[in-house]
Amino acid sequence: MDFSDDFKASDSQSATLASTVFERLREDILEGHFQPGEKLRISALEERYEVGTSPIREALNRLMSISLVQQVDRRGFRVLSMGAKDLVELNRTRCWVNEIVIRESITHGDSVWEEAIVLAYHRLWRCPMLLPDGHVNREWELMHRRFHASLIAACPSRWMRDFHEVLFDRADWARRASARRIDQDRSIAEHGAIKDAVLSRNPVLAVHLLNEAIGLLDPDTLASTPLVHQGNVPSQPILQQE
Amino acid sequence: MDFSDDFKASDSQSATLASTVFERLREDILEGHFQPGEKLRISALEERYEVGTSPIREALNRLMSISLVQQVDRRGFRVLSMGAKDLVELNRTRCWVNEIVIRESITHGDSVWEEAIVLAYHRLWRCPMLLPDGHVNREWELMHRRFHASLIAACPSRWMRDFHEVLFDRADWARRASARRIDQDRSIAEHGAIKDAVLSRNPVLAVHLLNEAIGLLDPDTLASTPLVHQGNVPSQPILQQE
DNA sequence: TGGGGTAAAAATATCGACAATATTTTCATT
DNA sequence: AATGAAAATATTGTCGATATTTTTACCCCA
Repeated sequence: MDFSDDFKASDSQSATLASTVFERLREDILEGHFQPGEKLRISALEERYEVGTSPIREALNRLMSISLVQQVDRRGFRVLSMGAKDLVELNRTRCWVNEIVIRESITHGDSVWEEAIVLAYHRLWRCPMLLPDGHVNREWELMHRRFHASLIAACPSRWMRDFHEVLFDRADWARRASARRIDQDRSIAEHGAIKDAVLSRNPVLAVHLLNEAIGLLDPDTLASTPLVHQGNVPSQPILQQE
Repeated sequence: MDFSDDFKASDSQSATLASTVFERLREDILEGHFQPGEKLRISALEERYEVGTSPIREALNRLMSISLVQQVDRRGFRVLSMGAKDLVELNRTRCWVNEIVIRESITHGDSVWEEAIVLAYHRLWRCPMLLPDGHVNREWELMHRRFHASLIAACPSRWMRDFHEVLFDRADWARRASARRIDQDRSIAEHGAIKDAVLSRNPVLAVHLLNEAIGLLDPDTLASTPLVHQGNVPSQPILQQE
């Protein structure tokens, strides 16, 4: 699963019902239509998406791949819940993955990659974060996703890119669930700084800014969760110390 | 998905057919009964596992979670194939994940964790790697899995532990597919050294030994794939350099 | 009032059949 | 003989019904 699957759903020709439901259900969960921990009754979903049991079950099984739903045998499916501790672990994990994936991307990125970042940033910058009615702009969230995807697109490890995507989506969902709002101007500034750091091939600064955006450096969590690798990773990691 | 699910399958009471087929199919793929890239025909699987369409499809969908099978809409399921490039990426990824997960585990591990490692190592050490008939001992592979799981058990990030497990299984599968055999004595020595490094809380040595075991340091691959983070990660990763 | 067990209701898991779609084979044409 | 269209075959994807299990509701009795 990579970011390009934003388009898969629109291929109404070749897409199966299961794939369509998978996409819609994922959107709905990420959008907050279902509460964390909420039970997902098959019959209710059949009605909502107007398909039979098979596509629903198939979609639910696939959603387990990206850890959005949980299943217990003979006890059905639930939206994954998330406590405060889970959130801390998620953030710490994101920091590690970010670090690796950004470093790799910066190392391997070529000029095509750079241009894609510039473009993705422009689109994000141009897009208003809030709609006139005060709701979060769905389009902005897509552009946000795409921008972050563009940053790490040059990381050669598909494993890591996919993992990063799953974590990103999950964190976005958690933020939305907590109804935390972001300041538009500050967001633009932050993303611009990240873009510049990456384009100037400064992994240290880029990672720092990303982690800051993640919220790990917020005063509350900072005390309990030390920075990634801080003081632990030597320059020559193999057999030089101790 | 964590390592404890070795037991799930035996709960014949509460286990569904889908879960049972999932376990068996996973075993069969990892064991090499199906070739990489091989097409998995639903009807053939129905016959093999003596169940209907639904549990088979459900199991296949779940296997996508752990990247063992691939699906294309209306074109069915295939066992994931793996080229040489994929293998290199897998190994590099494993190194990164190992580093994080081992460091975390060593940092957070208590005496219960230590004792579990000692026990797991003893069981691995006691178990013959090859059966009298020359085939690889299924039991040994389980103990091997368990030993490596015990090393990282104290890593508090479930995300990372699960990811590590997926990568571990995949690498094991690749090794088996390439029909590469391991020398028993050398294996014992290597695992003993890893155990000692972890128990003496020496992350640098432990990571080095693990990466060596992964094969990243083999002469062939070493040339093309630099060591993890080598020279890239400063001791103070945030804002100190550049 | 409250606890335990039983029956009814609801929900999940599975099956077998059918429809939609890919793949292969056949066959005519150049 | 090679190419391409069209029928034949095989396979996937979906549905509606059924069996099995869990959950809920209820009643009886202490």
